[in-house]
Amino acid sequence: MAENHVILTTGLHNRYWILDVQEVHGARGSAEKHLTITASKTSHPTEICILKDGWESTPVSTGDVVHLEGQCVSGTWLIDRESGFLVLLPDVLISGTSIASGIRCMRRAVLGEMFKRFDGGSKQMLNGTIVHEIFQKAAMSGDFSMERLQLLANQALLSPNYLGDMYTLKLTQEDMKQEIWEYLPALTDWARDYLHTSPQAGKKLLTLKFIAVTDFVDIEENIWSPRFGLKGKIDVTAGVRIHRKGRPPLNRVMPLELKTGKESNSIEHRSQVILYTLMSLERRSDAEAGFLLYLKTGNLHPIVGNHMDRRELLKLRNTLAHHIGNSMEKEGKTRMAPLPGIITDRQACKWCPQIRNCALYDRAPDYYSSESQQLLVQQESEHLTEAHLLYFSHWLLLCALETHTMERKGGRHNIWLQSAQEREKSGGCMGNMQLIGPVKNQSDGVYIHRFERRRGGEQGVTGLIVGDRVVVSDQDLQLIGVAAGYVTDVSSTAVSCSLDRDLSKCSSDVVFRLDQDEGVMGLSTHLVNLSKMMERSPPSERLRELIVDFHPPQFIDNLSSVLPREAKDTVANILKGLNKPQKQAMKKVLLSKDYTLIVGMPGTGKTTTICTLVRILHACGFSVLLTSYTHSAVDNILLKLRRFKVGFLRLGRAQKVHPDILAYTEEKCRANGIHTLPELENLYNKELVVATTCMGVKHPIFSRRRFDFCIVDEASQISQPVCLGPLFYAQRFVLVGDHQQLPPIVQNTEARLLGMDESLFKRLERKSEAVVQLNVQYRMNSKIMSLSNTLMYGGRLECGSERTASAMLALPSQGSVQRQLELSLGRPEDLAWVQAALEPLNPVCFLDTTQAGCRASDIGVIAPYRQQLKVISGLLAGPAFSTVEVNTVDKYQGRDKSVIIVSFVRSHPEGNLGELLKDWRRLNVAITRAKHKLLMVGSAPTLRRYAPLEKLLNHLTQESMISFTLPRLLSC
DNA sequence: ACATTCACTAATGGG
Repeated sequence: MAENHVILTTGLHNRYWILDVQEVHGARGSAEKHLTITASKTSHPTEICILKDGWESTPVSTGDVVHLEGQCVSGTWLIDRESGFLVLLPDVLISGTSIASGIRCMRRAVLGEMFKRFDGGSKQMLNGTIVHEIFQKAAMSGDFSMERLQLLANQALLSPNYLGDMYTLKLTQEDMKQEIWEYLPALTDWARDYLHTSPQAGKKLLTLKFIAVTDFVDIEENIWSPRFGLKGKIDVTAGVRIHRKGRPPLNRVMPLELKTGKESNSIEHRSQVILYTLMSLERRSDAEAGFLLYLKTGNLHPIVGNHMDRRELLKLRNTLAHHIGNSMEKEGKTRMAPLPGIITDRQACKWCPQIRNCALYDRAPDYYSSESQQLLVQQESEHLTEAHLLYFSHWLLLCALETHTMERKGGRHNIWLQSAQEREKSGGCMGNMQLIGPVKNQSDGVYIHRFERRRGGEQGVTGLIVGDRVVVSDQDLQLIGVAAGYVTDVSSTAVSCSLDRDLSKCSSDVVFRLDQDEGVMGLSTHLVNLSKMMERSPPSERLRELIVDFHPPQFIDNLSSVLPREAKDTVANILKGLNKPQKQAMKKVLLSKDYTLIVGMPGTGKTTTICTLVRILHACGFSVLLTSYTHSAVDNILLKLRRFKVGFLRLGRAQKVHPDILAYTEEKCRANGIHTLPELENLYNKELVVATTCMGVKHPIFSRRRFDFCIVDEASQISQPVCLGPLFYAQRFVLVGDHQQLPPIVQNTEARLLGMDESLFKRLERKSEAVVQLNVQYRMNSKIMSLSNTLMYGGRLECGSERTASAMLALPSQGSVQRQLELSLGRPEDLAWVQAALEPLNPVCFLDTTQAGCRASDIGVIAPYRQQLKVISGLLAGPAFSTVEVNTVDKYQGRDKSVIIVSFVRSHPEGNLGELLKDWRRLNVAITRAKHKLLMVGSAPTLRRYAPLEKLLNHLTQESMISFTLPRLLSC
């Protein structure tokens, strides 16, 4: 029986489940594979699929999902030399370039899918990208005149993206201009020879046919093909007229692939075109052929892909899909599956961008070694010890496990495997949409569209919110992934979004669906960081010593050598506002040669401390890279920092940045006039302080700039490989966090058990000499603080002042409420929150405090589960409670309120225990958010089954903080 | 047994 997440179907987009694989010998001893397959979850009825003539080598096994092309005659599919295709794991879409790279080295292609490299490329690559753009823009306007091309080239040379690339490659705009200029004549020549709308014109090709391009159907057409398991962007989709001797001319729509490099006409280039003809089948009838256009010479090569070419390329794709889709194997203990072997072609390895990963994989303990003696590959890992390799392989496995779970939950395949209606139920989709009104061309390649729900059909709420990345498709699977972009406005019946292409050409009766794009990034940043850590370079070597080998962090003895004389007074002044542990933290950081860990217990002023630290470092003339995992955490610090005279540059998408910080973003600064490379360099070097998220380290600035210090806030919540990202670019680092609060979220249970939720902060905490604790807090009164002290901090947490310790909730009209309650309830012992006790979800308990004079905005409601929050929010729908914030524990981390009401939800003394409440750290966060009053609601017998809550309840009982003998409600 | 943030991407060419 197929597992739940597997979706099976028949028809054009069929999906079969492999029940059995038999290797048999057919006629004349030739090998065959006979598959027993089914398109039904119940495994009935079954069909047979015979693989022969080379197809039998497809790495297919029981439990795989396949797509079949061809014919099924009385329950039997035949995939042989002449007909039929088998597409293994068809929902793993593989790009045309990936498959082409697999022709020479399959191992490289597999590694390329795992480790997206970011090395900034080369001058030739940048040139290629820019010349492509010039061609494409000229095509869109139908104008290939020299003036037009020069104008487009000049525009491109000023474009922000390319300027960033030039910065990385240390090129000048003049260098680039020269490079590009050389291509322009070939472009005009090509257009003169081939681009004709008149019936007679065209150019004779080697094949003795006249060819003319009559129109440009699409540019950068994006195709996701779940039929063939392919994806790709087609440079140019052209309407072509082929003149034939003695016969009427033939009109076809064909892919045109542009190349700016050598006119190699290589198998890789030709394969790319053949794959594009296959993908095009998702959109239109078979083109059968396409073109390679070499822009260096202007020569056009027709590429015809026959069944054999397509067959061989799809077999290559299947092998690739097999390795990507089965990255791990499980025999008792899970480990990484073997990769394709190492090739013997030294020349190919010499230039391979994956050679380090190739070598790491080969030597990783517990992985399969290729047993190849390839010297070039061996050299790549010589500098690493067993411990380093173990660290790498361990984390690679953890990431693979987690990726597996993430993909199973919400991959892009839901767009074509689930109907819009089904998808809407789980959120993140809006179907039954119609394109309304004109499409506005907002800027270069950004088009504003408005979609409205069609009459009839499902209405209701949408899972989309402003800022979400979305993919646009049609509901009939003709235009899967036709455009992508961001939601700019949303209501229950309409969505506006900025898309990467203009859809106004689509027929007006197309029914669209918008799917939230969870992204295919997976954990690629994690893997790239892990790989970089193994690099043969000084910064990587140093991080390996500190993080993998646990070399003791070093400190200097005396502040005087780091503090510049002229900064002393300023620093002393800044220090004045701090308490003792905070001052110690500052000193420790200044004395550190490697790293410092600042443990910020709840309410101890982490943000203030970081802000002060930055001010001090800035005053000393040190450069600082300020990061955290989330945009909001980064901006929190910046909002404080901007009040002092500390300048900074904020990197990151403006859409995600706090409005008050926008003025400091690169985007804003650039809009104020940056057109030349020197101007950009100046922007990048101007400020001592640069702030971004940990994931933002792909930015060009990091290809060249280095920092004296890197500060990572929320470090205890950041996954280890992500946290590594910014550390490569700084001399020393400071991690700020509290491992007694929430750890990084890991979905895969096995990965979590193997330690994936250990942050770098937690790992390094064992080096106690690097740790400084902020234990003086200004948030909770002493009673509330005592809970957490008992539970997690062993009494180390202290109140910062008598005012904090004794602060109580002020309720101006408490007396009158009390009297009312006495009248209505009669029994004096049932006062105040009795109603709430009987019905935990009843909002009356909030009503009490509101009427008693507490502002709604001072009240926060916390529950561990989203569903619970929806219920509570629903009950609090009235205007009086609109400012009561209802949120999850996770979302409340780092924040506080005067009154906090925690709902523990669960009430089932024998039911299954959820994972969430078992976490000590999540409970610790929940009970340390309140300043003056903490109300907890839950069923004690149920909760006692969770170890952390049992300890909490014991403490509460001891301190007489429980209000009922058969308690439903706990209070302090 | 359900908690969440980040992310523009597939292709750019060189032996």
